[in-house]
Amino acid sequence: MVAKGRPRDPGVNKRVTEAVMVLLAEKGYSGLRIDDVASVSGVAKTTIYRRWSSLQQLVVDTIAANLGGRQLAVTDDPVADLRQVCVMLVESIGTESNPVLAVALDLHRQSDKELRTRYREQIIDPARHLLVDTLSRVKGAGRLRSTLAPADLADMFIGATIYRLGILREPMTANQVEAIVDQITVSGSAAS
Amino acid sequence: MVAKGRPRDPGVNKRVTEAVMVLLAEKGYSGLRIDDVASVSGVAKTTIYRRWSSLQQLVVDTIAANLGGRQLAVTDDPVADLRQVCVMLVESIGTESNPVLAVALDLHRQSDKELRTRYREQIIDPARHLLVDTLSRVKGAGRLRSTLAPADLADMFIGATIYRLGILREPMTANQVEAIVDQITVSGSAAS
Amino acid sequence: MVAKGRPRDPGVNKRVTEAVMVLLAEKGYSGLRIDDVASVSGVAKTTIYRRWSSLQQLVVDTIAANLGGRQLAVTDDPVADLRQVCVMLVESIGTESNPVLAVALDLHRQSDKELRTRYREQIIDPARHLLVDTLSRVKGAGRLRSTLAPADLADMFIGATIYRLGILREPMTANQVEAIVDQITVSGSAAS
Amino acid sequence: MVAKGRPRDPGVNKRVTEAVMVLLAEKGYSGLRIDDVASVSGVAKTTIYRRWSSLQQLVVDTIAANLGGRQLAVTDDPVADLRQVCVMLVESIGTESNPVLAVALDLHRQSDKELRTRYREQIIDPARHLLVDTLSRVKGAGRLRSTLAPADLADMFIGATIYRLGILREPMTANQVEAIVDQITVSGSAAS
DNA sequence: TCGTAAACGAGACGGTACGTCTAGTCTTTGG
DNA sequence: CCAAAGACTAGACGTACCGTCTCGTTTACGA
Repeated sequence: MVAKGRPRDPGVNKRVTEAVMVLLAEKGYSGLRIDDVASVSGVAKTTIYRRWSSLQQLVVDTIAANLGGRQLAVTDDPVADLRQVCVMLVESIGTESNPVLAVALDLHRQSDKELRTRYREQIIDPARHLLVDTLSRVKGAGRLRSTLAPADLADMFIGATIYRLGILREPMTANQVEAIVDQITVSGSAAS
Repeated sequence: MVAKGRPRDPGVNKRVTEAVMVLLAEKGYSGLRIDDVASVSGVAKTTIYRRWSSLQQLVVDTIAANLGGRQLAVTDDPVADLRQVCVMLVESIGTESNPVLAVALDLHRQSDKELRTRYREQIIDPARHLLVDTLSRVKGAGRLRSTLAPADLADMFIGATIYRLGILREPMTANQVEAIVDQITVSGSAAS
Repeated sequence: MVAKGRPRDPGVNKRVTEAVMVLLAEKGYSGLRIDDVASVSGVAKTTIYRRWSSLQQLVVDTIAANLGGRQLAVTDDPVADLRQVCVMLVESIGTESNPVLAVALDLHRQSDKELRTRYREQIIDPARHLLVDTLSRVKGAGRLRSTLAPADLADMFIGATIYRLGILREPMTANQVEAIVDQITVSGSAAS
Repeated sequence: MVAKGRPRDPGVNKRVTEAVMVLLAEKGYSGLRIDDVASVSGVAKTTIYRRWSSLQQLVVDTIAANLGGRQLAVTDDPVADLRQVCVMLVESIGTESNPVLAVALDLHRQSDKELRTRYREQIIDPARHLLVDTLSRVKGAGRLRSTLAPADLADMFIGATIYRLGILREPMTANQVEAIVDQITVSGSAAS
């Protein structure tokens, strides 16, 4: 089947998501208004709603599109990798203007299950799986001290970070990350 | 100094907070409407706004007032106490109709710093301190395996719970709680 | 220039003004509520406020739109015409349910100058000019006894009517109107 | 029977009415707020409402109390007296900050008949009767040209003034007053 | 080249809730 | 019983923002 009618302007998505990023940085997630998105992007509200079913969908997509290369180089030392992954996670959550956390927390209100699923699949799971995988590799190398499942460990780390930054509004220091990683893993390459 | 003018009707606070509790149970936090609170409580909206500067303030106060006896009996066995505290925390966060989490997550949007402070002092900190204290007692008894600070451990546990229940929307099973406690503590009374 | 965007629903003005007329007849001007207008007309309050900046603006427009054919047939006898105009004016002011007077008096409170101008141009002046013109024709026919300017005479007549009906709340009888007209004009056709 | 309890503070009435006058001058009738009256006068709202049943009652009383010596010296020349009375009436209505007219117009909205009666008896009628009496004296002196009843003439004059100043918002010039008096009366002392 | 079909821009519209304002009443303490 | 102070009721107001709708206009493709 051939596409009929005027094709979608490929520039629209770009202009809109860029406007969203700008506005998120400027006014934060709770200050984001669909009319502002429309006027800043120069794209009509109708057009926006043709592509995204709600403001939240738009934000989720925008964030997902701007996450980009979370993949890290895998080295020989899984513990070092773990350290790196943890630092990166804290950073990606911690930026004040970073809307990832705000959106995550806000979505809780939402009854729209599909939207939550989408958010989880596109934004949460990639990061979570990265951590779980890394932990598994640590375990595979016999350097995981904890007997807890990698998934549980991952949730504890991510959860602690979210709690600290999002709810307590206190920083997650490099020292703390270090201590946690040390706690979880066996230092050196001492396996037995 | 003597109080002048008509004293505030002490029944108002009670009627209003009760109405809030009822409505939260019925329709949840996102379905809470100030006009409903007014009509259900029989208190004029003006009066409500005289005492609480916003709907959120009201909810925070209501929840704080209804938390009540979170204190648990302290036994000889700090590890057993810890277990109990953890279970209770998971329950208090996990109840579907429980608005504590919803409010916590929603407050993130709010720029009102005073409100967040209030929420933290009245609702978050009591629970958090309870866990920190219990962990400290475990440590004092020489039964803490982890070398992490009790506060960090507490944040990890609470954070994991919030993350699981609030964001991943997956249950925090009794087994998982058990495993975490086991991981953190030295089993038995193998202290000396 | 081409009209852009969704055109204003022409039915809205009609539905709203009709609702206003109904409500004015039912509850009078002081009982008119914007929410009632919205619900009776089936037009959203927001939409009403998009077209009229206040309830009063709406009422002024509504009345102006419903004044309709105040023009009377012009006969050969200007004195007879004058008599007819005077009777009509008294009636149009005097009807109990007629909001013209109520609005006129209420507008006095209003500091909104533009609104008063509008009221005057759309509602007051047409009636006033009709009377002034008729008096001028009487004068032109040499049948005006009074040496006062037609405009002053008109103001005296209209003012007396408003004062009687609106402030004294006493009727303006046909006899009184008759007497006034007789006083002002030269009876018979004793012109030449 | 002896008066029981605390006697009414005689200063209250004075302080309140003075505050009303000040506020009327400052913000006009439509800007008059009962709470402002209370705070400016230093008299509690409760006390005000014990003495006046409504804000409007208070204003009516205040105005009545501040009208003062409208009585004019009666001379030998009734036409000169009439002239003087007319000028005075125009002035008393015309002052921009003068609330007499504003109140009169506002009372129209009010369904409270007793209040309207009071306003009429205390404020309107004195002025009206003064004009009617003066016109009667002119008539008694055989110098009334018009055959209209003095009451009707009075209403026309007062009505015209109100209409001009209150609704048309145009001045009533000395020339116009002069012309009207000339029209009504026989100049000189030519009686026959 | 012309018709068709969908995308797009612009703005009107419906609806829901919010927080505010203000008149008049009620409830205390104190004189 | 009066006065002061201020809490309280009741009802309306105008605003904000979302997501939908209704046009006129534009852009591609196919007949």
